Amino acid sequence: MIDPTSDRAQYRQIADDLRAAILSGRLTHGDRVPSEERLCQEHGVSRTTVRKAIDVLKSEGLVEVRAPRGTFVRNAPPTETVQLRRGDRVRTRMPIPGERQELDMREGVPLLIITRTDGKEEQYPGDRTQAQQGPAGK
Amino acid sequence: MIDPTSDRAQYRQIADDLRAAILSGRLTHGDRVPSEERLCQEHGVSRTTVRKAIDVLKSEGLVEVRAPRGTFVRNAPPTETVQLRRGDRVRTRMPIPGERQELDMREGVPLLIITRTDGKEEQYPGDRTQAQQGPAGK
DNA sequence: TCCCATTTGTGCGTATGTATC
DNA sequence: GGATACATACGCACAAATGGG
Repeated sequence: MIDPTSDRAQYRQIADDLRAAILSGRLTHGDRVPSEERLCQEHGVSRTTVRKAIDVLKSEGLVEVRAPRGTFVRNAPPTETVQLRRGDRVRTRMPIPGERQELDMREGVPLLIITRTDGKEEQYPGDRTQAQQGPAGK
Repeated sequence: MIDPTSDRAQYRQIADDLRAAILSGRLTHGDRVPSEERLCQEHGVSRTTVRKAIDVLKSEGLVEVRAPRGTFVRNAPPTETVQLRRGDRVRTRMPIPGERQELDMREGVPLLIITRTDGKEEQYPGDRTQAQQGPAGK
């Protein structure tokens, strides 16, 4: 139950609840989050408040909203591995909309950026990709 | 000027404008973005709409809101470099609020996560940190 | 094809709180 | 204390897409 008198904003409390459900495994990858209308009733708040809570989870990459189907849990580790070579640099930042579309990324997913020693840059979706310096040996 | 009849939502158009100003260098790191009230007047929209636009830029890590001082441009490359060793893996994801606070990160900034070959994980703020496999030679 | 219910997207207005200057 | 500016939260309305009958 959320507490309207708490210092913590109601939408943050709702986000906390849902996040805990996801991280604990009570809600898993692909599960549907209750509809906004449903969450309004459950928590006794306005739709504005519920939507802010969902926004929080979106920006954390924990849910994907597929309008008007619903909101679904997104929680899976990277599956692809990109090889690093000596001197390559790796950094991260959020994509701008153009980059998001280009790489078919959802909201709340950061870019993994590799700068090769020749200066060329490669960008990967952070939810599907990890980088690794060739496993000992090579 | 934004177009209310466009397919692109007004708040997205406003976000596009501000983003373009930032990426072009017309607004640079530390600059103050016009106040919400000001943006309402400039674009002839409600505060709700302006705030959604700012939310977009926040989630892209392009601005930092310091209430109630104003909204400021945040646009600087990583300054710290963490050394990678053979076999280390690098990935990224958005932090949850606890992690954000722990590492003193702003909204819209992803985590840079390094998994060492012994399984230990290290987390760094993505806006200040890059990883590099020892520059050729080592 | 069409209608309808559901669900999310966008946008308006309003009100109040709180921190900064 | 007052002015400014962002934060939170309410309500309402309509649009658009989806899925089912």
